Amino acid sequence: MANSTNRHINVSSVQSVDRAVSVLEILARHGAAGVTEIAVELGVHKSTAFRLLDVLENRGLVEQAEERGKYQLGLGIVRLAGATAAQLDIVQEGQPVCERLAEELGETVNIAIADGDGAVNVVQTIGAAAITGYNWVGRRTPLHATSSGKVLLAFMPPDQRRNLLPRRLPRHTEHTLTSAARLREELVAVVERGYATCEEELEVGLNSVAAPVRSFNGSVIAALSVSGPAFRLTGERLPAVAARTAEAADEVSRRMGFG
Amino acid sequence: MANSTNRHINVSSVQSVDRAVSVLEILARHGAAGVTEIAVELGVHKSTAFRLLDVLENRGLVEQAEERGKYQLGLGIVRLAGATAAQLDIVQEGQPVCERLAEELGETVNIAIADGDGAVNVVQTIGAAAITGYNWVGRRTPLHATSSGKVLLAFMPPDQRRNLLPRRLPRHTEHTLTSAARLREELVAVVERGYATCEEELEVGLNSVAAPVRSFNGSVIAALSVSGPAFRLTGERLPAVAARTAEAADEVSRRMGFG
DNA sequence: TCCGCTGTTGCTTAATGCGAAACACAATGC
DNA sequence: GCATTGTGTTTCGCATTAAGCAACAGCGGA
Repeated sequence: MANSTNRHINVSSVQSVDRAVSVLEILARHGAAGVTEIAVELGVHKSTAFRLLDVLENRGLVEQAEERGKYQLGLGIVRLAGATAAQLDIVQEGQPVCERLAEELGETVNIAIADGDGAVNVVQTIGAAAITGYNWVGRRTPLHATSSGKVLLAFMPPDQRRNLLPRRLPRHTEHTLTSAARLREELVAVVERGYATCEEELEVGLNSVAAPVRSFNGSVIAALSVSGPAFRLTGERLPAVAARTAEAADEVSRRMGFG
Repeated sequence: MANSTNRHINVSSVQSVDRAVSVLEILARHGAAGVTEIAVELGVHKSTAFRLLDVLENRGLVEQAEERGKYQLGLGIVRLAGATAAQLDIVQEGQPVCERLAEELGETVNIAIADGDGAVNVVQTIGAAAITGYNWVGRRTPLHATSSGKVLLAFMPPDQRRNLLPRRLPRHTEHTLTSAARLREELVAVVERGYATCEEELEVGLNSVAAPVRSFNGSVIAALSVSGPAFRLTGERLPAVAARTAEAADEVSRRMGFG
């Protein structure tokens, strides 16, 4: 090793590459930086930093900014990320988390995404305690009468939400919120709390809780929900279950690159 | 050099890093790959490929897939891209292209993005021939009565578009398309041709052409438009101008990571 | 059980990538 | 005007480093 200071136990074998990645991270943090600046931060010689930047530039991961001698992250990174995002599927990332939660709670866990004026379940795992094994995957549910839907509505851009909510909302049970104004009030609370609940508003005897799943850019892309029979998933149990639901949703968000 | 075959003139100095980038690109192409597969494609020994993957994995740029022994691009890439995207501003990338086009055509060139039920101009350069130096930047324009707006509508997800188009559209001049049905027909043509036109539909005596700007993932994120007085930017000149407009828009798209 | 296939890990060697110093080019100060 | 100090860039010789080999370890299927 060149200099004495071997910071944190260096497990990685290929130092060159390791440093190159550091260069990328430095650029990500600083936005743009010069050779010398990077060399100092890496603790290596200018020439070393330069060579690294040179390779990264030739490969398009880094490019020179307007100002001569300033480097910044390049399009190559974006292109790579495009390929990553494709396989960074909510289904793939969410499935294992849902399974764990379903096992822990014994209830059914779903992940739903917004699709026009409805929500579509794209992941479902059925907990051990679930009586009926009804398959909700692919099923469209109304946004105003489900906990997932409320989450999606609550974190939606206002413009978009406005277009999705007619003044009177279709009734499904006698608990369904049918007034847009009334629903809007609840959505404010949903953002506040970080989760939504639904008590027999879609089907009699069916309760649920949902929390938002975020993408790497912070936008809410899905809702993770736990649902079960009202007699077991009682109103008073909901807050406690909501906490676990939110944790799971955060875990999926992390896997999607958020935070 | 290890083996005799030094493929293409290797300018890059740090081979390790160069190969590491190749690994990333291979993973981007294949989606997921094993050590051996990558080693073969790189033309190096298994152990070499493994060590490269090891570093990249430790730094989060690569992660192991479900199936043991399969590697894929990781969240680190997405995080880096997030930092890139921040500075990958449409304004920054679009400005120089617009300036060139404005100089070439002598007309005013704008880039607009969708914002709810309107379009907002975020870049503007005024051509030499432009009489009036009116500033449109930040100004909101109706989607149905501008060429930019038509482009944005035309390439928008159908659900979203439906919510933005009431049956009757506000009239601005006697050429304004006020029927949603009629507009929809035109939008089909816009997608077909790859550009939209607008002849005195917003203001009398003002014509324009617009083409879509795409982001790295292919989605249309903005519209680049050329506008000028009807007596100079005549209806018959529009197709020719449209071609140049589309080229410029493509150039911006490329800068945003598309293609 | 064996074989073939993975990915993983020491070890040895020389190729590689490193650091020092020299160079080129700009911008600043005197 | 020139010198000075700051960039980024290039060259070159030395020894660190990373490649290749080969043996090991898991796994799955024949």
